[in-house]
Amino acid sequence: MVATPKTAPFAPAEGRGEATRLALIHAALDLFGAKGFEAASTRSVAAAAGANVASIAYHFGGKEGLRLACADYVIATIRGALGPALAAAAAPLTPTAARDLLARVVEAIIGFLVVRPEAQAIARFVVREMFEPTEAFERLYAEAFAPMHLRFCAVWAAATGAPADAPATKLATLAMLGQILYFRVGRRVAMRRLGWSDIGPGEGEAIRAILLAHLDAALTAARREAA
Amino acid sequence: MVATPKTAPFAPAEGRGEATRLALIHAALDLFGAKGFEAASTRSVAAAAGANVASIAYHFGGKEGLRLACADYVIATIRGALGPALAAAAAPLTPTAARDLLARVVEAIIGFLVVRPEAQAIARFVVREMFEPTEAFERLYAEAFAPMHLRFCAVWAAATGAPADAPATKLATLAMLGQILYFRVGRRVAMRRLGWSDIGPGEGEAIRAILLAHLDAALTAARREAA
DNA sequence: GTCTATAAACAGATAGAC
DNA sequence: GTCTATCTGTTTATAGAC
Repeated sequence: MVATPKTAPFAPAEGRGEATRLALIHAALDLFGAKGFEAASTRSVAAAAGANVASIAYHFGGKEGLRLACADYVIATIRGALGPALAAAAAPLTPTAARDLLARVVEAIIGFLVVRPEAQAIARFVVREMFEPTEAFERLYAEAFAPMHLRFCAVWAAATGAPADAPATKLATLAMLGQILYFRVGRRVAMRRLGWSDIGPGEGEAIRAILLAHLDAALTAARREAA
Repeated sequence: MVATPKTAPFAPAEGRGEATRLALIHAALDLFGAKGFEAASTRSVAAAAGANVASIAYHFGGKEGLRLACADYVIATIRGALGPALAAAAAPLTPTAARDLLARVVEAIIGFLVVRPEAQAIARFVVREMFEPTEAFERLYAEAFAPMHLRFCAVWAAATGAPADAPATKLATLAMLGQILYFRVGRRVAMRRLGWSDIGPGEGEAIRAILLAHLDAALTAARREAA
């Protein structure tokens, strides 16, 4: 008979170890984002995950390995949230269909990044990695930001008639993304100025309405420019 | 005869002490922004400023005092850079004059925040304070962000005919600011996607052109909405 | 796989010489 | 006003019991 006496009795094949691993990543994403990578101690991460300090060295080789695991988790999450909406970008599009698709992509980004509370930890982690670039940022750029923005530009080009790799196209799309991102990164200022205590579905709808109007206005301007 | 034997012979009345104080603030703004407040050691700040570790306790009472001094410095810098352009917002404006003034304010923000290299340290410090809000953020909001945005909204209202304190006005102006801020906060991604190695006057001009076009497009949309 | 105990380095604050 | 030296607590990493 083959038994597994060294693992807990109720743990499935990849059960307890994997659960600890995930709990550590979630806790790390939250604490690295909130306090900064170096300021968040491995002890506080382990405590928040309900695990032991030594488990970080065991699962990730050390604190730096945990940071990379967080980056991979972020990449997978972003792809999961935005991949479906951007998948349609591969096929050729009519200007009208491209415009509709852009609106759906913007809505998907707002729905994920601005409204969902879990996105806070991700956004803070990403911004911090941008300020102090490490290998984690390289992965984020190569596997998430660059391919996503490339496809966003392709759809923008189909909607406006401008070339997808023209500087003006890249700048316009980045500016559009900046409008959305602000409501996550600068959320504290925005909420105070608006008298909001939280950004729920209702507030998300108000943001969505403004940003879709701005998208439409920017597209019209870009279309006129490209003609 | 009154001599000052305890100070260096070449130091003017408020000379050396004040110079050390300023050097510490500059170094702290840079290091707090780059590595995070808690990750940047007082030793590294003192070394970067060419001063001694103990000088931080002497001038600011401790590390936390240095953080507040940084916040005050940032407030003064922002007011110095944007105050002149926003001063004209106090007087009543025709729609056309308001539109011109908004363009000038946007240009002033780009000129300061996006193009000037010193703005990097300020932006990183501010974003970090937003993530982990402390007394420093309270000061930044109350003395810089809130009054500046209030005036920006007033000009926006004059340009579009919408009420200055309407949620739509606040959201539209915040989104517009987000577009600009992205080219500082997300600069690393933007530069790579554009193949830029730096954002100098030429690149600043390209950003300016896109953002002014988006401002114009958003204003037209808001004007139509308010009518 | 999880835990305790410990090692070696480093943090911020401060006392006191100059 | 600046500096050296030191105190006290905390950090990450790791060795080894279970």
